Amino acid sequence: MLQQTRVAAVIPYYDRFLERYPSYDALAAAEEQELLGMWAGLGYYSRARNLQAAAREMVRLGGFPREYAAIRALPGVGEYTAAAVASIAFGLPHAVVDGNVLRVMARFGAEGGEITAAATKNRLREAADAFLDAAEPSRHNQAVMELGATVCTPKDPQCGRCPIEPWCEGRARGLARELPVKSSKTVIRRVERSLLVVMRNGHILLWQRPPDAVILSGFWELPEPHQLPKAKPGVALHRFKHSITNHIYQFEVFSVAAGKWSPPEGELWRWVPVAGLAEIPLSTTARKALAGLAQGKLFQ
DNA sequence: CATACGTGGAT
DNA sequence: TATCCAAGTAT
Repeated sequence: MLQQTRVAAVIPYYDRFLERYPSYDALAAAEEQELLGMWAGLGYYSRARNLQAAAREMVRLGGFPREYAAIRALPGVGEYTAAAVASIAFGLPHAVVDGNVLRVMARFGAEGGEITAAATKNRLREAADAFLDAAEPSRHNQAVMELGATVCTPKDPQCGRCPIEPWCEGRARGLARELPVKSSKTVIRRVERSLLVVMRNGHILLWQRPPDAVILSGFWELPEPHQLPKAKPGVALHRFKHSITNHIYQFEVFSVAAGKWSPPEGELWRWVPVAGLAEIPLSTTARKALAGLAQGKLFQ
């Protein structure tokens, strides 16, 4: 859950998740729709499927793997997570390299290469390995990450409060604030989109993203106009903004009268009772669109 | 190996 | 409002 996600955002999800799936047996047996529902809103949904796949692997293995290579081989576990689990759970001497560590080591060694370049990352990885206190890898790793999160912060680093400031090459050269060097920013695209709210007898028309969808597979969505060419958009209900990686979507939500046209047939389309919306994994866009209507006339 | 993947909080 | 980026991974 913590992969690219702030601790504060994770905590409520973590608590609910552990309550519902207290063991890897429970997680391994979970229904996919329920699992996605537990993860809905947290983002990076492949993590949920990978975590379940890992749980099923543990069922097969008969327990949690205790060696770095076996941990690293679990689905969704990369170098960072493998090192974090190996060091924190099992005391194995592997240095974690997350965003915090990259920044701390870049400043500590006055690394001037672009942070996204593989060669730079490799140098910083080596620096992190050399820096590791192999006698206490758990405390060391957490300490370096915490240093990055609280003192050696991206902007306005608090060098005066830093316990390793006397040995910091970036500080000595007055570069701490400029490091790490980041590459050119990615282009953000703005896109206008529409969502349709089609109601019939207390049910709302939704479609489900197919299993092979690149994004949000398995989640339920409101239809867009091109999916319902016969439908005539009616009242514009409201607008909201939603960003997904390098896109900023401006959504406008329209109500549509269910009338003489028919919605597409098939597994992917369903009339969902409004009262049952909580039981399926709704995409965040659908959730935002419907939340904006909650006080409106639609559901009264 | 550059890029896509989600979302929201901080600045 | 715009930008950054978070206890990264898979492809």
